Amino acid sequence: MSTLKLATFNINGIRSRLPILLSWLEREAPDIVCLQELKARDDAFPIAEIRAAGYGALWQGQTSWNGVAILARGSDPVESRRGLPGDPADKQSRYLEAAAHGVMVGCLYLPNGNPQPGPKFDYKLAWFERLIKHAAKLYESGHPVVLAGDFNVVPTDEDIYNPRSWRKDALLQPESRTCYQRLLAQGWTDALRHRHPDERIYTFWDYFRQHWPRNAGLRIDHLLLSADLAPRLEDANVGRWVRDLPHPSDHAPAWITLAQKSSAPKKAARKRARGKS
DNA sequence: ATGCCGGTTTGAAACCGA
Repeated sequence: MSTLKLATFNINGIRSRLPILLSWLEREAPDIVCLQELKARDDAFPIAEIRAAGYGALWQGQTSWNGVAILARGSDPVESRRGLPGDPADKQSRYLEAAAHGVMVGCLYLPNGNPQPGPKFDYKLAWFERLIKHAAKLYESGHPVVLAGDFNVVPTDEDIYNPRSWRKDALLQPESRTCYQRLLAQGWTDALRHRHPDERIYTFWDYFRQHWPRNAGLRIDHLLLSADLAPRLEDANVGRWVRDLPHPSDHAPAWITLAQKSSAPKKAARKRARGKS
């Protein structure tokens, strides 16, 4: 394995989206997958089908809404955290963390926050504060970490087809964007934006108003890399073909590839080879 | 440009997402 492929996908219902999930896994074969919006209880997670596709999995389900999962190709992810710290009363399934293929992965589904203002927006900002606090610890740990998921934040006006009709939306509020920038200021690299600094990249297209055929999208699914991983970033993009399948999610998977960490013996061998020539 | 679509729920209308 020369590269490690990581992806995040808001599937909008894992049961009704199972055929699409399996097609995508078969064609793209990502090594690590973060899923959001399972919309299924723990006992309804299709673990048999996912195992049959060659993946181990961890999941945190919930009736009707939310729900996150981490999949690892050919291995079982090792759980390190279930739920964000900071609010024991918060029962929503929005954060799962695990180690797989030598990387620590935080899979998150940040609250949408609409309507705004209101209690839902307050919850979004409070959740974001908890994430910022926890992310700081992860970043400072020095481990190779990826924070991946549906952040429900359009970082800048370059990340939306046209901000005009979304100005009052929770995804574009200055408070939401400031939180995202504060997170990045810890040192994280926004992989898709880093790889494509001047391109319009979207990960979500509304089901109606012909948003997909018009490519009227939003970039709200992000993969953030720790200092250890950022130099290993090789490529990043969006699996737009998945949005074109019958009965798609309103999101498409966003993915990155990372160079495998070169081992010390190999490096020493190359040095020896250079010395001899 | 207002959930207009789509998923889910103790089984139809209502709530939710972005």
